[in-house]
Amino acid sequence: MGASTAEADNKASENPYSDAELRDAMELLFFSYRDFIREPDAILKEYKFGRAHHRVIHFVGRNPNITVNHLLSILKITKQSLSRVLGQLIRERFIRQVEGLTDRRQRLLSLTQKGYNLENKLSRYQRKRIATAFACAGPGAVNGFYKVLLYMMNNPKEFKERTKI
Amino acid sequence: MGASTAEADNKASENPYSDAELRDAMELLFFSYRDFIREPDAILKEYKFGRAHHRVIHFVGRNPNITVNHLLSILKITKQSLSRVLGQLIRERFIRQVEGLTDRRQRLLSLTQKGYNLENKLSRYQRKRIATAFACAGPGAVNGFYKVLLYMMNNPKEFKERTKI
DNA sequence: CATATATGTCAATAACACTGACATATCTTG
DNA sequence: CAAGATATGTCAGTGTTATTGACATATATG
Repeated sequence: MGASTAEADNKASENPYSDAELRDAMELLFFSYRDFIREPDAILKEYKFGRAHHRVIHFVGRNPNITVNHLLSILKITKQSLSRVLGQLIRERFIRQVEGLTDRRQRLLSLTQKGYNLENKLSRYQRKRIATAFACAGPGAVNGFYKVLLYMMNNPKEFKERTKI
Repeated sequence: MGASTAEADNKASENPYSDAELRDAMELLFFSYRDFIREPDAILKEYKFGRAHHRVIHFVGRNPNITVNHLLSILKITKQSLSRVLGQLIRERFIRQVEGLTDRRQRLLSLTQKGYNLENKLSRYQRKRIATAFACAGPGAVNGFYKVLLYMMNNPKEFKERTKI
């Protein structure tokens, strides 16, 4: 056996992609994601925030008046984890809460102007990075990028219909 | 201003992709990466390991006899951070160290059979996920996926030439 | 009214990362 | 060979993000 161990469950006759090729793709995801989050992480440090704050700011920014529950379902973390991060962002006035109109138990979350400014600052490098990659790779490649990553999601509708709260 | 704040530095005339589209891509990366790491994370928990252990096992598996320094440069973490994780993996015999042949200061890292088995188990779901996504998306899309993610890296050669230690 | 839901909070724990300092062995170079 | 650089390891302290479990409050719904 030896080297064959790692390739144990992929027979070339059944699958067009070898395990080595699939591991290539795994690495590419790791490398690109690692580089993708470097710049915002550095900015967040100045605010004594972390990546979790960025994620909250992003999704609240894109879904104004999002409920806490919906935010939890997107991030897939526990409410205790969210609580600390969200609490900080609210206390420091990056995010505001308003009582739900139809359901007064809800605390609808939105970015303040200060929050929008930070979101813009944080995502600037990432948008630039993606814009450059898209421009270099060309429209066909962008299409393939979307297609593959969508198929990689457990529930692609979560992306496609994510604005429908 | 108001809504325009978030779109402040992207004039459609200069760039074919709007900020909203670029933020879509950001989210897609987040969602696909989030789902991509779920299954191995669950397996790792049984071993009382974390994602960091997986990363080490993966890169040692793909680069037999890798040096500690090279591993650090791939992961871009501090040696103190690596130390804890690597120490556990060596103590529990998932990874073995051998003295460098030409440079006896080096501790060359390789997976043991036990390590290979765990790597295989951990990556099975991820390989399956990628294989399925590739098959559904088609070869052209796979090409685009590679192209865009490579352009997103700070140093694409790190991926292309990563086997050359 | 009873129950479910939305949110919040307290406490303990763990994984993962950091900085800074220092130690040892070995290689390289003047 | 002596001096400095390099490869690795380790100790101590700190911080962020996440977990589980338990419990509390307000509101909605049947």
